[in-house]
Amino acid sequence: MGRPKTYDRDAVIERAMEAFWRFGYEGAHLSALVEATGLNRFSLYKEFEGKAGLFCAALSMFTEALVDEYRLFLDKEPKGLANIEASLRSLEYGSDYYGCFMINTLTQRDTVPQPAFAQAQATAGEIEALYVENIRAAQARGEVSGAVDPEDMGKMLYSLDLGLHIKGLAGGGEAEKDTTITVALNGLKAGSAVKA
Amino acid sequence: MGRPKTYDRDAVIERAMEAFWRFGYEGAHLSALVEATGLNRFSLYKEFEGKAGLFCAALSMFTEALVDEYRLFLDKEPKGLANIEASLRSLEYGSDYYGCFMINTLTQRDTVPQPAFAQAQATAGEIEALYVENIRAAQARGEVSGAVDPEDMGKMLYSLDLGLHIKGLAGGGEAEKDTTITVALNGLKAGSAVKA
DNA sequence: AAGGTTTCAGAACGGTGAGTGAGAAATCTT
DNA sequence: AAGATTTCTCACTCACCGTTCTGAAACCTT
Repeated sequence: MGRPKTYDRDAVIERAMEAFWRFGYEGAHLSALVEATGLNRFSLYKEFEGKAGLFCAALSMFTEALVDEYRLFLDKEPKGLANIEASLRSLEYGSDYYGCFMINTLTQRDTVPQPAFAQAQATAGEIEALYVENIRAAQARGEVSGAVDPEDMGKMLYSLDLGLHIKGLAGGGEAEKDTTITVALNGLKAGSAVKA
Repeated sequence: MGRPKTYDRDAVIERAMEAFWRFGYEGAHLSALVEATGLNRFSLYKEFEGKAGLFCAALSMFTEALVDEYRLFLDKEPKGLANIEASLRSLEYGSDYYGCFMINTLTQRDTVPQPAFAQAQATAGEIEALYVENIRAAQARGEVSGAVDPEDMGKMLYSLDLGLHIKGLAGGGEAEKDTTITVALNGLKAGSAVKA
């Protein structure tokens, strides 16, 4: 079987993810990746076929974890506005001092490997769909006005979610996030009240 | 006076801005900047003191234009919800196929020159303040519920604004933006109706 | 027209980028 | 224990990074 690997693939990807997350694709130099992962260049190429491959692996790990986290809240039965509120409130902006890795990837359209960009887009679509599902359920249960296309309302809320991540970078604190969410959801609930 | 410059400073900055916008700070290589601006390396260093200085100049030009554009809508009298709606609807996501330069800068916290990052933060704060002002006026005129802190509501709407820019990257089209804005503003108006 | 000054064009600089190669080290098989 | 196989270490390639330098060119002053 030959000499055994001295590294744990997932741990390597996780460290690489941190570096790419923080410095971006071009900004994360190979020397930094080697140091961060503890992986030698040879094995890095054998395992990931270079920097681009490592980035894709890192993004995949991130997006899978991200979707899982969203599903934790948004797949919960019964679906409805409470799920969305819980999901929004669970966001910890302190943990993305360097932004959200998915969003960062989207903003690096032409420097990041193309498959990675496509995956970031796909992930955003996936999460958005979870929002829409819950709005649809919320409408069915009369939590929000039925006058609005659930697709549109879900997209609006996901836009807000994305915006909150940027606001974190722009200097907004944790408290700000809470009031923002409250204001947004109160609007929706009020809209429903009017309708009813 | 010596040999006259063959370049227009503002035009150079604008071309550089496009390159930085699209490729990011690390991704915009000096050779690309030289080619894009048409400026020779010597003059580039004389005029901007290197890549970092050029980036800062580019971001300054961008943020000034950005704030001006927001002011065009949000400083209009009488202030109120209509200003915000007009401002939001004016956003052209087609024009930021590579995102918003300010937002992109925020997501490059550790690769971009520090003064540039600080300026991006400051600009976001400035625009947010414009939102808040208009919400305050809207409340005074009874357009939205007075029960909510205008600060909070303004911040919420600006978060939405930021989020729309990311959604543009994630694949959302122009039509999507319109419905998103409609949904969000209807929520606010409905909230006010309930209160009244 | 000559001298001074500034920009221009492009080569040169040290450093480092991503990617590769060659031999030593560590395990498995037999 | 010896051979086969795989990873590890680390020096190496080559191209290009941001930056600087050099001399020619273009303007002003006098």
